[in-house]
Amino acid sequence: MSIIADSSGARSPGSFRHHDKVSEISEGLRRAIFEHRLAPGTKLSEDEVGEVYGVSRTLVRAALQSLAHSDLVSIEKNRGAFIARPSVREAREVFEARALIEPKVANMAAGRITQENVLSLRDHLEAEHAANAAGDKGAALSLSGNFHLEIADIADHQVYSQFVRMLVSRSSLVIALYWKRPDTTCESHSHMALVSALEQGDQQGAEEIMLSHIIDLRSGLDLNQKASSELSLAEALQRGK
Amino acid sequence: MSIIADSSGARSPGSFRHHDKVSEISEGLRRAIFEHRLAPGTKLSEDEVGEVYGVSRTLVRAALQSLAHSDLVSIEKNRGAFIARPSVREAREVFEARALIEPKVANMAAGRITQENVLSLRDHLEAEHAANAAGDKGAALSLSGNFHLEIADIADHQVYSQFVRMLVSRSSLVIALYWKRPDTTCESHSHMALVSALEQGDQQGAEEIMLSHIIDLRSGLDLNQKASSELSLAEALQRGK
DNA sequence: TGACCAAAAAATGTATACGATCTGTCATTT
DNA sequence: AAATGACAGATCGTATACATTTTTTGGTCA
Repeated sequence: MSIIADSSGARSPGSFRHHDKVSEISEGLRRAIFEHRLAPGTKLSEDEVGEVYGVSRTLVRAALQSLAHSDLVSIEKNRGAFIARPSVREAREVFEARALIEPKVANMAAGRITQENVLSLRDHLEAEHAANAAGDKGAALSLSGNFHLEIADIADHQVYSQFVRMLVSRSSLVIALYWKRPDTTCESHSHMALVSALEQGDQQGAEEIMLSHIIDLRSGLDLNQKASSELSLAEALQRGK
Repeated sequence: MSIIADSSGARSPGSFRHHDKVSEISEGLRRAIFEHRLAPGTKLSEDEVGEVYGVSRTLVRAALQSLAHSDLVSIEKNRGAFIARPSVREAREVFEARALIEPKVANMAAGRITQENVLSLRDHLEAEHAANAAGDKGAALSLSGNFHLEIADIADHQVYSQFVRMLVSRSSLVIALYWKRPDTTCESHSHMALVSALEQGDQQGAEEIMLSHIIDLRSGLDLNQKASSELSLAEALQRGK
């Protein structure tokens, strides 16, 4: 399962060092989910994951429980852990919550953004553009999500930051399941507009752009499927060992 | 430490059965925190907790990690788990988030509340009143928090419900640390007004009442303390073994 | 008496062992 | 041939054992 273990050589210099093994595992899995290298419903065997990271089941279990708490994986008693498969209803709820919280966060971010932050965001946009140009879907998705997290960090509000982190993570799963046009990349047009508003300190504008961006994202989903179970079955068969 | 193990005989009939030992532990601890039987900063030794619940450290550890993820306890590497001690900043953030989310939740709840729900809420109010009258501070606090959770459940929105649960839990710690007048009970006046608005399906009204209630709650806190560390020391000495 | 260092005690970090539960297969029965 | 039941393999749930780190203790020296 080399899908899970990311090469992890391509990090920004001086990047975060994981002194903690279990967060190393959970972050690795989280990244894999972000980049759609792990599909919803995939089974995460404790032994298997443990072998990949060279640790015992104890630590893997802790990491899985952590992810379960963010609803990224679901743990079924005596059956094991699986990448979560958000229901249509949960998908709706996630985007509804994002539409409430993230505009507020963007507003706050516009109020305290620094020039350094702007540069960082512009770098981010450039990376997004490059990933899209290169057709690297996984990287593009991951960057797109991280863009929202970066704004939350700029807002400098730990609680909102935590919420946004949870919502963006789950959105990644929702997109994997319900995105309408598999080829279409999430256009980063509104991201650019957002950075402009932020840079000018236009709180109201940033808030509005973020709201319409979230609504836009949501409109790219097909949440009218009747039986998620049908898809579930098909998916399950497709990926059956 | 009989403080932790609640008698748990006084549950409503047909109440929730914990098939899961670790959630039994974490819920027990959570309740103890809710009712201020466990003060912020208290150390939660794995052995000690395990002995109380008659399980090994493995399960205790899982429960503590679960609570840590909700920021109810903080785990320090190689030092152990402690009941969290929210900073002034976090206290502000928690109530800011509540002021954003809970009014929205109240609005939704007003839109789909049933007669059964209303009766349940009224029961709740009565219990609150009784606890206040009896001077049972712990029960009153716990009930007051659960009132908000019950409204979130009525709104029937899992994501918001989860957020409210986290915020209310943390609020309990914030109140333990920063409440201005230790004797004053959180008056349940606004709770009554809230139930009335909900019952009438007055979404706008419920939303507004909830917002002012949250603001009111926040105004009962003293968040101007300079050094939380000073209080920390005092508290530590007071409770020092 | 007070500060400092060493050794012991206690608590946590991690791995492993064993029992319980689930899943799938295969033989047996109708 | 289909269905049922039992057995085997795999996986998870929990406890325990050992390693590592922290904290305390106790004694020595200034």
